[in-house]
Amino acid sequence: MAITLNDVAQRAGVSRSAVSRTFTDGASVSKVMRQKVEDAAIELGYTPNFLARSLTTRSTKLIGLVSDNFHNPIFLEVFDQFTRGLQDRGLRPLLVNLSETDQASSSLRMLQQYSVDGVIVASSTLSLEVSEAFRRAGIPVVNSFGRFSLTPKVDVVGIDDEACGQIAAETLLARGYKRLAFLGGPQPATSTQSRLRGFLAELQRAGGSAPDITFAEAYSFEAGRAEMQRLLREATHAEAYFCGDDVLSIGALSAIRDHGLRVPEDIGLIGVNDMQMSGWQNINLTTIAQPFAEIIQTSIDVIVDMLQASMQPAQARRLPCRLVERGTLRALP
Amino acid sequence: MAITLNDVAQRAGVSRSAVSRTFTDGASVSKVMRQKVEDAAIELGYTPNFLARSLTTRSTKLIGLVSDNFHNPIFLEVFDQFTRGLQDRGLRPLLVNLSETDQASSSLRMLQQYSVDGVIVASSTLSLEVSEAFRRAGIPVVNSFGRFSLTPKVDVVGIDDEACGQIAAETLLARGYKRLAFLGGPQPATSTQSRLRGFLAELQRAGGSAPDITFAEAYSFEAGRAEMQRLLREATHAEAYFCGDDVLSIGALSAIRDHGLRVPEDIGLIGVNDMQMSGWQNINLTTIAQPFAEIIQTSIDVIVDMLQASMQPAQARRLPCRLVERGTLRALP
DNA sequence: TATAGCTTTGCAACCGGTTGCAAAAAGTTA
DNA sequence: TAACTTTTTGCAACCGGTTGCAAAGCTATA
Repeated sequence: MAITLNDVAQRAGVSRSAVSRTFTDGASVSKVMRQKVEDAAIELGYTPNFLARSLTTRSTKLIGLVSDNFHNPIFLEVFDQFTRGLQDRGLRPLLVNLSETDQASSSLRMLQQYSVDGVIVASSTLSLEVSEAFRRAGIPVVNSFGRFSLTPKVDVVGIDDEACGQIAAETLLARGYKRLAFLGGPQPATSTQSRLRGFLAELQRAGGSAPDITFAEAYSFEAGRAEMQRLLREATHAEAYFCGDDVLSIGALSAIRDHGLRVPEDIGLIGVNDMQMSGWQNINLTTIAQPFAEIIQTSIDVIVDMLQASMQPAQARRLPCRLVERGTLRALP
Repeated sequence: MAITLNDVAQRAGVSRSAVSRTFTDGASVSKVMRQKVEDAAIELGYTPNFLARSLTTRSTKLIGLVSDNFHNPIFLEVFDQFTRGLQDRGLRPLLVNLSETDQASSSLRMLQQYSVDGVIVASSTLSLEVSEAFRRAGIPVVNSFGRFSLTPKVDVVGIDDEACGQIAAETLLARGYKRLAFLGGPQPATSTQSRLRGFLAELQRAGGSAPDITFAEAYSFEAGRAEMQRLLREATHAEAYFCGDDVLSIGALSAIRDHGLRVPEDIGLIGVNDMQMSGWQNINLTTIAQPFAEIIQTSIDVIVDMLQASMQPAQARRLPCRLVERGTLRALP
């Protein structure tokens, strides 16, 4: 049975309040009192019960970390950074796996039952509705990797998907590629649509010709490979592809090589994300990096601010992407 | 402000106990009473506070999920399965990232403060001391992916590393490879040592010649690549390598190809883990699969059992590995 | 030394629940 | 209908803490 406040109070011969105050910073305790209590606490091996405390303080330091993205390897890095960032601020991530579709609403209830102080929804594919439900319930929430909006209903931190598409177009055009194509992620995903929009806008602005447009079934190796195989079976393929993300690109890359074509000599490829693997020498993918660290850091900052202040109007933040040059596009002329 | 038991009791015109009983299964409540309470609860949107409840029931359903492995892509699959498995049993994973070395002891305190019901230490590299500390503190703990021992101090669920080395040796010998080598993970890791032992034992038994033995710096692509590059610069390389794990193998693979050699024609390669990526067609690694799903399922079963029963003697469980044939070893003669 | 002002301390109520116990209500049996 | 069971209900104490309030203890000032 665990040691409680009472045990310590008794041992030290002081009141329960005194013990409580010793472990609450900012409370008024004299030197000698603190000494007595700390001695007794150490002697008994006492640690305050955070959950009992939360009952009156109304703060559990628990943050729901909700995601549905347990297959894209970049998310391991994402979890790594989130957990560290939260830990550094004394917050604790309660992990929720929303891969199975039905659990979206029950997860709200569950996180309410655990009185989480806030929720981070880390996903670019999860419906906005999920985040909104938390906000409606009065729980501070931020949607990391969510889509930008001028009139957001919840706080969002993500990249500028249109700018991302624009960078891709600029990059390909600058390297003299003429016949371009867009190989997007799942068509319904809003990120895909925004990237496409930015891509098309820049092509038009620069006077490039209209690209071929297709979509893979998912953000996965197999989907990228399958879609590229399909494309290669067609009469003529494009000169360069802007792919929805890195995993997709790597799938496409494998299809191209299997088909006996060379990258970047025969076909150019540019992805999005800059996951660790993209830098491996046997892949060496040219890609547009998402500022993961900044997105995560900002998300945590936003949540922490919300914990202190009362609810503010939602805000959407866009962080800039940047080109990472590797070996799947030919060099600048 | 959230709705409490009191609000519901008042609204329904019944006692607090009545409300509590309606939401506690196994408690005695009449049909009409239950109806009244449930109506009021729904009307007000009440959800019981799990943490307040835990104060008297002494069960939080919180499970500490402790790991230091946030870089090896297989661990995303591991987290996926753990979170789902725990969720399915009504348990909640409190994620702890132990990558930074200093936090090992403070994490025990923290998980105590949150009164977790149990802890899963998911790591093959974390010191046994970490798990033992939990057990000493009276917290049910299981070390997933830990090393087998005949006299374990904590419950362990993992693979049979020696058998794994044995399978590797059998597989290579059966395919007629003569000059074999062991390219292990970090030398101090106990898993590496056990696999090596099993590998050597089987070679000896079968009358094979002694292999070259080297170790990579880490279980990472770069480390595998660097070590293989070093080996290839030497006068003669081996005919086939048993690598510490798949990431390492993929690194080695890239070094071999860059060196102008072909796999499996010039050099054979076999890994351990069977991570998703190993099945990608551009990698297509022959490897020894760890039974992830079973290890995770068993770990959860073990923890769940421990929650019910009082503390039992620790037990170490070994689950069998199996060969997954792909394209980095030549075919059987 | 008396008085005012500040700090420290303990009491008791409270946070949102659960639960043993005894009284009340309902159901059985004769 | 009375006596006896069984079920349902509310009371009050408790889980492990926090905190407003007033009394007690100090220190400083006149």
